Amino acid sequence: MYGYADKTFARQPQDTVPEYHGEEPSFHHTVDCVILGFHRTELHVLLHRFPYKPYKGHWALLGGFVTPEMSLDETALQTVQRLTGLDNIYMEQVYTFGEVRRVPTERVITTCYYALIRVEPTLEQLSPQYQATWHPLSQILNLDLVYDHPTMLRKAIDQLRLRIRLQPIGFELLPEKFTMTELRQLYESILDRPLDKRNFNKKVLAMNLLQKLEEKQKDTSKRGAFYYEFDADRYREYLEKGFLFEL
Amino acid sequence: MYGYADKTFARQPQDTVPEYHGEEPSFHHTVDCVILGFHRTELHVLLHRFPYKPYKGHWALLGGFVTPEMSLDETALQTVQRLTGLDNIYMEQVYTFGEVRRVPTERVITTCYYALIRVEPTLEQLSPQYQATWHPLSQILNLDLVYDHPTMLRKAIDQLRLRIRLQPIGFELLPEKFTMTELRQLYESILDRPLDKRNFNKKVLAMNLLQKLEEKQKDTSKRGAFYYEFDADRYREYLEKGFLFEL
DNA sequence: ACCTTAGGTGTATTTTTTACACGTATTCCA
DNA sequence: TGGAATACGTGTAAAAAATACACCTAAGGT
Repeated sequence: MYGYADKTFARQPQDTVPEYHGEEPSFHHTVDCVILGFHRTELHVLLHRFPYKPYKGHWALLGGFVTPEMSLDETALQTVQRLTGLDNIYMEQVYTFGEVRRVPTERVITTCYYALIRVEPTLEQLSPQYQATWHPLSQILNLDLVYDHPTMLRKAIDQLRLRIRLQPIGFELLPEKFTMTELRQLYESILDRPLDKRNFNKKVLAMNLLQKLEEKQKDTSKRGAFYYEFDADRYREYLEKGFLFEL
Repeated sequence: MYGYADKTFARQPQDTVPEYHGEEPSFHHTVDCVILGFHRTELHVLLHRFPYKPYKGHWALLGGFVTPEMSLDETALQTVQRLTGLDNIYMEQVYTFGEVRRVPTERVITTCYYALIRVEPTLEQLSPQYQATWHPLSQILNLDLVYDHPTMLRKAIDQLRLRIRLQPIGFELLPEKFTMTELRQLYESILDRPLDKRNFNKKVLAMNLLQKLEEKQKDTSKRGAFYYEFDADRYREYLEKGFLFEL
C-alpha cells in the first residue's frame, strides 16, 4: 500500500493496550521471485508451470515456503538457485502481499523479490522439473498468471525502474563483456522508452565505470562494436564517496 | 535486501520440485509503524514505551499482531488508529523483516509501514495507555530502540525521501492551512538539507497545486505570512495526466 | 520613533538535458 | 572485385533547469 488507509476500525483511541499472551495466530509465509534477464534487446521473466491445483499448468513466478531455519532473503535466494543453479545473485525485496483472500484456498502472506541474472548461462541448465521458460516482458500481459502474480510483476518492474536510476544495477543483467548498444538496449527495455544513442553513451562514459576493451563483437554488425566491461573497483570507490547515479 | 545474495545452498539445479503437502510451517506476523509528524520545523516520530519483557520500558515503534481476518494494510492502519484516534491516514508499506533471530525470543516476521499524520490533533488525545510521545528525528539516535526498530526507522525515512520526490505527500504532514515557510521547513527536515527560499517557492508554485488564501498567519512574525492550502482536485487532474513531481 | 523580525520578491549564471546527421569499417553478394 | 548493405562511432548548438544571490517591507515591541 501507499496512499490513504481510511477503513474505519475505531475512531477513538482504545482504552487498553492489547495483551500479548504468546498464543497469537500464525501464517504460512512464502516468497515469490521475479527472475529477470536480458536477452536479445528485451527484458525477460523466468516463469514456470504452476504445479498445484487449482492453477496447475498456469504460468507463475517461482516461489517457495519460508521455513523456521531460513530468513526471507535466504528463502528467496534458494528459490532462484534451485531453478537456475546460479550463485551470487543480485536480489532485492519488493513488497509483501498480505490480503486475506489473495490466495483463495488459504491465508498465505507472500513477500516478493526480484532477481537480476544473466540469461545465457541458464539457457541450457534450467532445472527441467520446473518447466520454466523465459518470457519477454512485452508479452506477459497475454499470459494468465496465477493469483496476484501480475501485480507482483508490475511492482517489481516499477521498483527496478526506480532503483536503476540510482544505482548501476543494469550490469547485473549483461554478460561480462558487452557493447554500448547492448547496454543501451537494456536500459531502453527497462525504462520502456527510446534513448538517444549519443547522449546515452556520453552520460554512461562520463560515469567512468566502464573499461573499453580492444576486442570487438561482430555478431550484429559487419563493422563490429567494441566491448566494454564494468569496473567494479571503481564502482566501490564511488560508493564510498557517496556518489549518485542517474540515467 | 538489495544487493548480492551469495550464500550457497546448492550450486546446481535441484532434481525435484518441493512437494506441497499442506503442512508447511507458520509464523507469527506483526506490523510495526513509523508514525511521522511535522512539528515546529522538524519531523517527529511517535514512539511508545514497549510493554513486554525483556525490553519493557524501552522506546519502540508501535506494532500489532496480524490476525486471520485482517490484511497487513488493515493491521497497520488499525495500529495507528488505536493510538491516535485518527481516520483517513496516509500510509505506505516499507519493508518486511524476516531474519531468523531478529527477535531473540521467538521467530516473528514483521512488516514495517510508515504513516504520515498531522501532529496537532494528536497532542491532546493520544491513547494514554501507550505512554506514547513525539520525538524529534534528530534525537532518535540517542534512544535505545528495541530489536531492529532503528533499522526500520532508517528504511522508512529513506523511502519517504524517495517517495516525496515523486509525489506531493508532504502535505499529509501539514495542517490544512500552512505557510510557505512551514512547507519549506518540512521539506528541509525530510531531505535534511537547507533549501533556498526563493527557488523553493518558485518551484512549488509552478506546480500549481496550491491555493493562496487571503488569511495570514501571525504566530511567527509581526508582518504575518499568507496561508496556502493544497488543492486536491488539481492534484487528481495532474495524476490522470501522469504528471511527475520533483523537488 | 526606532528597532527587531520574518516575509516577500527577480535576475543573471551555470549546469544539465535535449535534439540532431553523416562518414566509416566491414561483410556479403553479384 | 566492386558495389550495396548494415550497424558503428562521433560533436555541437539550442533549450531547459538548477542554482546563487540581497534588499526592501510590513507590523509589533520597546
